[in-house]
Amino acid sequence: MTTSIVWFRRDLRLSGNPAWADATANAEAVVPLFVVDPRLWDRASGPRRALLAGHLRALDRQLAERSGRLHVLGGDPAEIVPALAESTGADRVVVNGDVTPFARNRDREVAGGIDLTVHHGGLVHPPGSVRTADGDVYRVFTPFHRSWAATDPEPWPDGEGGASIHDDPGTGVPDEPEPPVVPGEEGAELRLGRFERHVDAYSEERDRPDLDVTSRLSIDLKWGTIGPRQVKERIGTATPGRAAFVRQLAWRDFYAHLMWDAPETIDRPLKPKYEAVRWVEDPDGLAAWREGATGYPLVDAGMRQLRREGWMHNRVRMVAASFLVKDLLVDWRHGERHFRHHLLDGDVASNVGNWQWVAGTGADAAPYFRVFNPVTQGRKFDPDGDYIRRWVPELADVRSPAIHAPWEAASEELRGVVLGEDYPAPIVDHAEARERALGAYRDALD
DNA sequence: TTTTGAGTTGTTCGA
DNA sequence: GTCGAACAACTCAAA
Repeated sequence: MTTSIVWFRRDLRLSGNPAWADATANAEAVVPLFVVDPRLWDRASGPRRALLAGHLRALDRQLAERSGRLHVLGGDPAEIVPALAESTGADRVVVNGDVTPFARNRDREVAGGIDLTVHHGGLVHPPGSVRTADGDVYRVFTPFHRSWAATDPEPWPDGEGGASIHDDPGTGVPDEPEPPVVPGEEGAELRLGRFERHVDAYSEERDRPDLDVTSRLSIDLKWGTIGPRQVKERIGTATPGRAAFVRQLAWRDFYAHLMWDAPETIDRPLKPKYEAVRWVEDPDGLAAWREGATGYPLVDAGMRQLRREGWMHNRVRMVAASFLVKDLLVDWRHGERHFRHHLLDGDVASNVGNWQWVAGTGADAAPYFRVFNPVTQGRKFDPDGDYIRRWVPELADVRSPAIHAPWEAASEELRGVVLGEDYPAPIVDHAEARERALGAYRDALD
């Protein structure tokens, strides 16, 4: 009897999962496995753990409907996976790969002990497959996107074969509080269904954090409770809103391709000349940023939403990231780490790529002189101040536009809010901070 | 082979 | 109030 292990990592679904399809079609028996790796688990935020545990329980329930169970084992995969293969008589392990240096090292170690097949169900196109005419990795998004959209998806195993599924509950799913969002494929379907009501207006509304009309599918794509090909198929490109949304999926692939080709960019600027930027050591500024106490309401609203919800609207991510890097001149790696830790959708390749974009150090980066003005951004994209009001209740009675720059407001507009007591005074002057940042970047490039 | 045009997300300044 | 220019430098593809 042939037996395969399907080792789930961040592909916590059965449908549209090439590793699952491959194993169930080509072996007589399948052992579904998740390894709780302390190197990841011990560092994860509470909400991230709760979400992962919820996903695992959901996956286990799906497997139970097929008369099997998810084996959940804690420890080092390089020991656990070959040992489980030995004890179950499995001769093959099937997975979906990931592009981070950590994941690639881990998989290399495991592959030393057993036959490992790697699919790429977490991306539309496998990493490294979309290349320029010269065979180079794309460093500009638009040509990447053109090529990405024109490439036929590589065929991969689909559906579910008839293999029997091992029934051994192992050590069980870690006991965690209720997950912060509805977990599992069911949760992904719920979010996709909800988003389908907004997708046609996506081009017009996507930048409005006050409207809450984005998909939040980044969380599902991170954990693989839905795959990007499934999302792409469902949404299609029939309207400008749909095309704009599918284009966002290409960004995930773009940054994954980049990390695959240049893994060192996980903590090094893609453009080496930016190594010379002299970042500022500013523990107080960094702490104020993390806590949402910078005195800039849009930044603070976003940073508080991140801590409370494990999520932040994309427009606000850019503004908050720009504030740390440009206004405080703090090294982007500090911000990247904080986001990655708290975001339920925290994906290394996308997070690093986007932080490098903001910092101007990355591929197709924002020019360094493009500095977001947190007040202008607030007035433009949160016109009534509703988003700020939701997350910064101290300012709940302040009307727009005063709410976007309370330090400029007349005292009667502040409705009794005392700056520096009820809500922080701005920790930097944006105009001065902007000049300082431009100077620091110019110095680095000289 | 060389040249040329275009390229996610912005702001400020001066006319 | 609106508009265009300036703010760099490089990648990619088409001509």
